Amino acid sequence: MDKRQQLIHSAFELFYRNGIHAVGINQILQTAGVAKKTLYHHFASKEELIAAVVEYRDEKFYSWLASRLELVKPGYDGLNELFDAVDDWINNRVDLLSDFHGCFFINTCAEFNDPQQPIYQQCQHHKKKINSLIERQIRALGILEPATHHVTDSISLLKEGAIVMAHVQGDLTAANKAKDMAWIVLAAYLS
Amino acid sequence: MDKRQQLIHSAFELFYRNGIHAVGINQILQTAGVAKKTLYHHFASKEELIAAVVEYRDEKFYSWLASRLELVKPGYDGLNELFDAVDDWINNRVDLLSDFHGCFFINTCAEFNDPQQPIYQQCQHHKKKINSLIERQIRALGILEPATHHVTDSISLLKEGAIVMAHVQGDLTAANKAKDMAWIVLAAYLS
DNA sequence: AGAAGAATAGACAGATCGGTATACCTCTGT
DNA sequence: ACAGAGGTATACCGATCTGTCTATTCTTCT
Repeated sequence: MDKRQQLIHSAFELFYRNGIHAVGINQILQTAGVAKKTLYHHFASKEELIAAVVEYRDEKFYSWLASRLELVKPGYDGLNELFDAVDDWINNRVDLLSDFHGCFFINTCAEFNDPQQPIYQQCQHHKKKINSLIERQIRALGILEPATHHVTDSISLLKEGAIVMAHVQGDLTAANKAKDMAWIVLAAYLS
Repeated sequence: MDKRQQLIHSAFELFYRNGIHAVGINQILQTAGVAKKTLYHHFASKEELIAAVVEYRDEKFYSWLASRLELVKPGYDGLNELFDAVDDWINNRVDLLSDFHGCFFINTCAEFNDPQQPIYQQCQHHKKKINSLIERQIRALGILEPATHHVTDSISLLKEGAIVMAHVQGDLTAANKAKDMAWIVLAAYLS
């Protein structure tokens, strides 16, 4: 078991549940069962650890969603799978992603509330990657090319809305509502 | 000028821009131009100040939105106004609300990531109040009663999605996209 | 006039923060 | 066999955190 990975994993769990600024380094060390010297052997600063944690979550979440979408045909099936996946996540049916506490990237942007900051930009980059997964589904539907980006953003908006509704307002059916709306909206574009 | 209000105002501006945990009391005192003793005369702790700041923003935001909705007829006009208001907010055309840095309540839930916490519940309560404004519009549309709550949640989801898209992904047209989707979805319920 | 309340500046306490330093241990590769 | 990398535990540093305390001034009410 790699100590570096252990630190990232423990840090993520604590950050995700309590927020980044509310978690101190000593707490991470205690949880991970790792000495302070070891942390600073792998990372130059807390900031670097945070960056590594964001990257870790990016890879984990993206590869999870991508692999789920690969199980079905792009387009109709893919979009259903997208919202089903979010529904599973919200309702804690995905062990891999830890207990649902909202979107880690939205949460992190809320704490590092400045688009100039590298960590904020990492979060934006993650969202762009997720958007590209959605865009692939939209293209497969045969939507007119000039509308592709607009429709992709609209589906992304529904997905983000579902996550926030589930997190802040506790609506565990939000992903289903978003899915229903997605098909109503898409029908208008496909007619 | 009331010192208590001055503290709340300065604290809000700092919290909204930098996150709550990232802002120290001394920073608030310096910005507000107030002595430490005065702060602890009005508030028992930082926690109490935070609660007062959330309440302050709740009142300010709610009354702003409510008053905008009162200018138009409930129903069709009201829903258009809702998304126009969010669009104005996102694009910094509302001086009253300070520079857009996402939804303060979503951001705060991200930092106090536990539904048991009073501050988290204050944020949930704010969202319920906003939902009631939306529900009034939905009822005026003449939607079948059993669907009212479901449709209200759906519109709320679109609104939250727009805010997050604007904040995290920098899509300043998100509110317009949400408005378009709202009418497509509502048309399906009204037919 | 004089008491009370609200404000000031700033020293101070105790805890915790991120980060460094010291001294020692345990593997592993050549 | 032994050098070096990676690890442990822990003391320590200076800074900063929330919150308390002292001593003094300003304002306001009766």
